[in-house]
Amino acid sequence: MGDGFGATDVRLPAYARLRDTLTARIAQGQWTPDQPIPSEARLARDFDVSVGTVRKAVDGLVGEGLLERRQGSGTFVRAPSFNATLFRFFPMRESDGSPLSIPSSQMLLRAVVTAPAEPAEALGTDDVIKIIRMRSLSEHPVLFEEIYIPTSRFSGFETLPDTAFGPLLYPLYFEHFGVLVKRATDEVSFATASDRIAERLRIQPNDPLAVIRRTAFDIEDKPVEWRIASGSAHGFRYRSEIH
Amino acid sequence: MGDGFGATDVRLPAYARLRDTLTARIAQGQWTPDQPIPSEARLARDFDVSVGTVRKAVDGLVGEGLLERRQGSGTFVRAPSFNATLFRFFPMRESDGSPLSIPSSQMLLRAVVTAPAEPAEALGTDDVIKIIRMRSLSEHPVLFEEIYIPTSRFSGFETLPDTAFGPLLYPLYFEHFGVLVKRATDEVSFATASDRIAERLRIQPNDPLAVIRRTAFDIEDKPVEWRIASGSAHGFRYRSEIH
DNA sequence: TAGTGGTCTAGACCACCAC
DNA sequence: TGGTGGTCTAGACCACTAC
Repeated sequence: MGDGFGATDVRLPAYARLRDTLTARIAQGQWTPDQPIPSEARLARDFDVSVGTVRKAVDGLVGEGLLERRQGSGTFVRAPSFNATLFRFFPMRESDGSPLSIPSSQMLLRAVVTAPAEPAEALGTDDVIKIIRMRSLSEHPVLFEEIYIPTSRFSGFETLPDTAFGPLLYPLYFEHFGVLVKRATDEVSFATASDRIAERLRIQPNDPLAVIRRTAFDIEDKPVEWRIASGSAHGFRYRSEIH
Repeated sequence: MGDGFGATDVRLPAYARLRDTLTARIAQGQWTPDQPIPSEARLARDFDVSVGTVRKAVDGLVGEGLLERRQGSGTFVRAPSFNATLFRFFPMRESDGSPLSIPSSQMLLRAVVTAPAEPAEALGTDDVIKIIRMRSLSEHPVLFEEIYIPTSRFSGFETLPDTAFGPLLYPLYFEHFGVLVKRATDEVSFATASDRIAERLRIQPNDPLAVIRRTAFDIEDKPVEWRIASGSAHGFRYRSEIH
């Protein structure tokens, strides 16, 4: 104790402990994206390490996308950048080439339930909140989503006022529950539409369906959300980068 | 000139120039994965920079996956790690749970052609070699592939002896043409099988088809391959990581 | 034990940005 | 102009690996 790092593993190198400490502060919302975090020289003094060590810690967080350097201005917390990832699934323009309007979300259900097998396994608990959403582009329904989040991390989610919800959930997870989604794994597969989903998507039963299962993880790599999204296979397209 | 860096932009920082020089040597196959590259201290002497600068250059290449550090042993060129990425598309086990045998490839065509619109646009040229392959698991055909590579990078590919080909193309690209695939973008969509493809895949015409379009890039981020792969949508599953 | 990468320091000067 | 990050140096000591 008394080393300024807080509850980090003393066996770790100084830069790793500082990185974890900074991560915790970012996750707690201690710094906001519009203000620079303390300068490297300041952090070096505060934590009693050299500037080089601060740089190495900050480098790691910049690499993870949590921080952003602006030469001459300072280092800033990056606003969660998951904004554009959900509608990667579908064409961004109409068939006539005109750009689509902004996607919208309609929440159909929020309830505390016992999770089915798949989300329970992914999340490591069956004590969850279930969310059902319809997502639309230009008034046209394109995605039907079932989302499961652990009550342990999202206590009170089901009673949030409707006005708290925008089109995206991840910013809300962060602002209301301090849960920062850092990475996710997607699995794309093929199925045919059930009567219930066909009706929601305004397609025919047994029409071809694209299905995306996603597990999302927080900055500590703990699973915080499992979702399954279905949309018509026609016009569906999923982009991904391989390194 | 005379600074030991070769033809790198003198306006770049020293670590970036060193990184580019090392990249070129790796791409030329000057170092092999079984031998360590020169030590950091040695590189610092050779290029007349400090060890810290060498570390920053090497850090970048380790981050890109081109190099690998082994404490106490040295820093090594990483063997291209695309080996496992191609058959991510399909289940790795039979429906009874038993693991599948090793995937195999059958080359059906190699020819110099004028590229169709899609590959021509992706590659920036219509002067290409076309390859058609069938890929199978346990004697069962699962993927039909059309591949286009620019003749400018793969001169003589169409006349390579059949014995030069293993199940994977990327190692061959590297060994015979010095082309190292570093990243790729995939696009997954769904379609229905044409008569020709249905016959190859032993499914019915108009059966649902999963289609993956891939553009692969080398270490200098130039497109070096475009391919379109089709397989039955049933049992198809595509995994991807989002960061 | 010698050599390697891993960590860390305490400076230096430069380029950029806001005031 | 002052403060920020960007680059770079020349060391130090430690942990690990191979011989």
